[in-house]
Amino acid sequence: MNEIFNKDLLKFYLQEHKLDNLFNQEILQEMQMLQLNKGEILCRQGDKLEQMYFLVKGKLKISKTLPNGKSLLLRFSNPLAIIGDIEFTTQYEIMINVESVYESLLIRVNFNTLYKNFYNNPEFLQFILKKVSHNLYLFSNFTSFLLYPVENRLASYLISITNEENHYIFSEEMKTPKLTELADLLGTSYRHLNRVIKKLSLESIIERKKGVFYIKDIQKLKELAIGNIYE
Amino acid sequence: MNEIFNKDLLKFYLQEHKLDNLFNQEILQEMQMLQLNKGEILCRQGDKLEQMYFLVKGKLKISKTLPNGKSLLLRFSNPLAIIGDIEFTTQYEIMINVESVYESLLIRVNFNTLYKNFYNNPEFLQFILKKVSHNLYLFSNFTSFLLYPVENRLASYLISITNEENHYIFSEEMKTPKLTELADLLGTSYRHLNRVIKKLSLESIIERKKGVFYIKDIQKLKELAIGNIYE
DNA sequence: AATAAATAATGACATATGTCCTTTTTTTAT
DNA sequence: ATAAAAAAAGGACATATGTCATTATTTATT
Repeated sequence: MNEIFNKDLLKFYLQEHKLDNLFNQEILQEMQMLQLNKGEILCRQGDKLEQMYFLVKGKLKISKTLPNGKSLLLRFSNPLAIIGDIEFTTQYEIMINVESVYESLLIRVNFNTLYKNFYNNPEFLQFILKKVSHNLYLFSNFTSFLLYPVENRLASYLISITNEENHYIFSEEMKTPKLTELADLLGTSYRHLNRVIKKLSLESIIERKKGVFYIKDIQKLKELAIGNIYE
Repeated sequence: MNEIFNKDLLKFYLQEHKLDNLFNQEILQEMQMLQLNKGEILCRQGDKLEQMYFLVKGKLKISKTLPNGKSLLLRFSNPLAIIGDIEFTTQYEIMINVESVYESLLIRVNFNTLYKNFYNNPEFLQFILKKVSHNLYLFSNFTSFLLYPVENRLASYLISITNEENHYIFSEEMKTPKLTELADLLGTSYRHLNRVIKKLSLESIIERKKGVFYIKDIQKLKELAIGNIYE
């Protein structure tokens, strides 16, 4: 985790995500810009967080460690995501693991600075509240999602990563985060995911070819997804 | 859902839950006190909520309807729970079903009134933020919980409803909300729950006797719960 | 190109859980 | 107390999914 000493870049990203309205000039001096490399860990479940992080570029993988040691991937976060909102509000230990999927840029600021300067600022509180609420909303969908068989969850996942214009071919999303990772995301094992992929292939719904996936029958896939979209 | 026209009672409950610090006298005129009977529905998933509700007495059952028509019980809410915080913040449709377990009392206030009078009030925003954050925290635990076999989830449930002093006998919690309801809560079927109860009985961990449950081996039960407590 | 090494897919079997139907137990009515 | 009705528990079978070992495929090395 490298700090990047470039206040102009920091300002640029604050503006890009319209955070400059929220924060004043003084606090800008209290902020740091950080770079996370691929696979680097930002924080681990159980840590005591003292800073809030704003993801301004890149992608974070949010997972949860289960008592049996396994980890369940909860979601991917894109800018502008916040890490530490819950912990800032409640002072609970952090309940998720956060890892950078590829290179990411984050802006960091101390809880204490925020308490001092913004805990009575309605705009700031509204902003955080919206973020937390949206997260809760996502969680709620995610939870019920877990009760469906993997076949349905996979269908939902495939549909949500397929873009509308060109929905017959996509490779990037299925190649880079390997199938093991997808299995985690879906809360199942690699073995079983493979089994389900095979089944969908036999039913001519998808086709697998050297890490590239083709969706042959988006209609059937949508039926399998039971209106449940993964995002 | 009956309205109770008794401002003194309303004031009493506001005080009891320390809401009188939060709200001023004028808004008190805008609040209504409601009574829900056992089994009455407060709101359904997909409704457009226009009011915020504060549960001041009783118990609410919070569930989610899945696309296949089944419903998953998410949790029970006790005072002081808030219904409508997310919807107030995000204007999303409500994503849960709320039903009164037995007679409950709620205080209702219009979103518009709150927007007008409290959306710039830091104390109010902090209060809501804490509630939402805590909910998110609970949800996060709940989610990973769903990945365990019913045996573990049941063990966790039993432990969390058993009080420490007298943990060998309890009946109320297992009699009144019937086992079918518990099965829902755990996200399984009545049939399977019964199967698991039988198994634990055979292993002399619990004992079932006419709707009354005895915990015979709390130690083993705790091992089964894998440190995962349901609350 | 042939072989070794690494990666991915599959087979075999066990467990967890759902559905539906039957049996057992409890409650109610006579 | 006995029969009928209602409620609870259990049996049988099918599906979903996990684990571990084996086989097939791909990639790297010589």
